[in-house]
Order: sequence, then structure tokens, then C-alpha cells
Amino acid sequence: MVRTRTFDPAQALGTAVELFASKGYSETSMEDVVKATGVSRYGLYGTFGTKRELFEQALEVYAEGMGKRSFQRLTEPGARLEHIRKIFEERAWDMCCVEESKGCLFIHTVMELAPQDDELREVLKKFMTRMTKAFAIGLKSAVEAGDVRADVNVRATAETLTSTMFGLAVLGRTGFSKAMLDRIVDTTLDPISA
Amino acid sequence: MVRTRTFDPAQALGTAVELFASKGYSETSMEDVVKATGVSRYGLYGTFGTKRELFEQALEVYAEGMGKRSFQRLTEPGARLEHIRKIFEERAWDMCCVEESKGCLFIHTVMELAPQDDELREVLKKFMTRMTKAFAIGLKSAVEAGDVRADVNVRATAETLTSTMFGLAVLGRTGFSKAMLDRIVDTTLDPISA
DNA sequence: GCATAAACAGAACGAAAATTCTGTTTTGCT
DNA sequence: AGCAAAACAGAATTTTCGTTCTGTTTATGC
Repeated sequence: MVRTRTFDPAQALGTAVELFASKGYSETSMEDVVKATGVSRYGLYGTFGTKRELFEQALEVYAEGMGKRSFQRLTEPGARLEHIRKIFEERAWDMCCVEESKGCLFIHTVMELAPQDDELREVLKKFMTRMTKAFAIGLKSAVEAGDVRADVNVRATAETLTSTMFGLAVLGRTGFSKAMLDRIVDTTLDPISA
Repeated sequence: MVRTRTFDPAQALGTAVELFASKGYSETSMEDVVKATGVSRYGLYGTFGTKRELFEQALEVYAEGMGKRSFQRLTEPGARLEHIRKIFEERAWDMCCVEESKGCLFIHTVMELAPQDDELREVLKKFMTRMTKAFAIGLKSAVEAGDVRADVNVRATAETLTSTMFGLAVLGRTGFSKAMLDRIVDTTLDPISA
């Protein structure tokens, strides 16, 4: 190696994640990525491959970050209803109040690419299943802690919570108020709380 | 007028609606529309204007059709919980089992175009608000009929139902089973039923 | 039946964007 | 210091797609 890279791949990928999450695959051009990251086409293609490959890596990072930030706590011992609620409060915030972003990369991907792309659809399915599993584990803990009614159908409720994550994202991007999203969160969680 | 049109504009527009609902704006090319409708570029541009204008008309037709097919009954006297449930059952079916479609034009539009396009976002907001209003009216009728618990927060519940409509669409397009979507519908409606 | 204006089919044009290429710059190693 | 390989910036290429243009066909009114 002779000349050293002048950018941090992880940081550039992070910027790409933001772009894709905000605008989706098609609406984000490589030119956009070049501008936003400050990395040259050469660096981008050399480091990440094609746009499609860059996107796949971005999706992975996005899912990873979401898992770490929001869902990890649910799978650890002693998870409570408040941890579930916190996920939705953050989600409502992200989808409503964060200017120049408020997008869900899962939804973008599923709408743009999933039908034509079996592999990508399976990846998304895996991520969403993981999300649902985390909700289920968290719900179980919360039942044991006495936060959540013991008679809830854990599996079906976890699936419903996953569905709500996407509903919030769509409504937030449409421009509905945080207050409305908060009401939805309450209406979703109230019936299951003990 | 000398030579007569050889296609039915309403029918062509209907086909365009299906295309856009399935693949969204960007992923649907005018070439696709030409092929699917059998109408020439000349006819398309002459009748509907630009792609963007065609899309706006398609969105209008889509919303109109959805209102007529699903939501009209809710706003008429004597609406019951079963009418609400029927909307979700049809939604689950549409988003799961209809090959070569299973897309929601609202979600496509909101993800692709809403952030950059204030006018379109307001149109979407109007449609979704109308949807929520229909749910609210239906819920009120159902409360009076004794189908729905009298202590539900009608407004917040209507908003939650709207959110669920989108959640189902996202999960259906990801490839999850009809059984799962049905469980979500049940989990959403059971707590409000009297 | 014929002239004509409108509809048609598809070629042509222009713009946007993904990808590659080219000439230049940089930096680790000798 | 100087060489070489890698990174860089941006021009060039290719493809795709929206839109327009052109020559052809067709149906209506006289």
C-alpha cells in the first residue's frame, strides 16, 4: 500500500445509511453519496463495490444499529414494558421530528426492491422476524415482571407491535403530528398493560 | 374531431393505477404503462399529460376506489364492527395473496415523493385523514350498536386502525403469511370489541 | 369518395445517473 | 530524494427513461 485512504469507510457508510434511509435506493444517486460523504467515486466503488452492494451493506448497518439501539435491551434479562414503550417513543420521534431524515430503510427497501428481489426480501424478512422475536422476548419478561397482562397472546402481540412500528413510520413521513403518533403508541400499549 | 380514440381512458387509467400501486412512481416507466395498457405514448401524453400528471390522476382514482370499496359503508348508518373487520380482512388478502400487485399506493407515494413535494404530501394527508375519519364514524356506530366497548377513545383508536392498515401492507409485501396478518388484525380488534 | 384533422407507431432527442477511464497527486519504502 | 503503487478528481461512456417529433393511418363530414 502506498497512498493511504483519506476517508473512514465506516463513517462514509454511516452517511450512506442516512441517505438511503431518508430517500430510499432509487432516489439516492451515487452523486448524492459522493457529495454527502466527500468521498470520490473511485473511493466509493473501490471500497464498497456497486451502488447495489453499497446499499446492501447500508441495510445491514441500519438493521444492526436499530437492533443495538432499540431492541437489545428487550432480549436481556429484566426487560419491562417501559423498554417497549421507549422504543415506540423513539420511533415516533424519529419519524416525526427529525428533519432531513424521518425515513425507515426497511419500508423503503420493501416497497422498492422486495418484489423483484428474492434475496433482499429474505434479508428483510429476517430482520423483521428478529424484531418480532425481540418484542416477544421483551413481552414475556414484562409479563413475568407484572407489567403486561398475563393473558396476552405474546406471539400475536409481538407481531402487532412490529406492524405498529411501520404504521408509525408511514404516518410520520406523511406529516402527521407527534401527538397523533403518541396517541397511537398509547392505544397500542394500554390494552396489554397490567 | 376526425379519427376516434381506440382506447378507453378510464380503463387505461385503471391499468396505470395497478402498475403504480404495485411498483410505485419511479419504478414504473412510461414504457411499462404503454405495454400494460396497449396505448401509445401519443395517446397517453395527449390524454393524461406528463407522467407526473398521470400519476396524480392515478392516485386520485386509487383513493376514490379505496373509499368506495372499503370505507363508504363505515360512514353510512348502522355500521358495525364486522364492517371494520372486513376492511382489514380484505387488506390482509390484498397485501398477501394477490400476486403481481400487493402494493399500497399511499405508502409508495409517501416514501418516494412526500418529503420533496408539499402538495402531494398534503393530498396524501387528506386521504389518510379521510380514512381515519371513516374509521372514527364507523367506530361510533359500532359503539352504539354494542359491538365496540363504550370506553374506547374513538379518535385515538381510529388513528391506530389507520396505522395498522399500513403496517399490514408493509408486512404483506415483505412476504409474511396471511395467517400472521390475520393474527395482527385479531389482536388489534379484540381489545376494542364489546 | 375524398379531404382533413386527429390518432397512431415508433424513431429521435435530451437529461440523468451508474459505471469506467484517464491523467494527476500523494505517501510509504528504499 | 526518488520510485511506484494506490488514491484522487473529474471527464467520458453507456444505459435508461421521459418527452417530443415525424411520417402514416384512419374515420368523419361534406
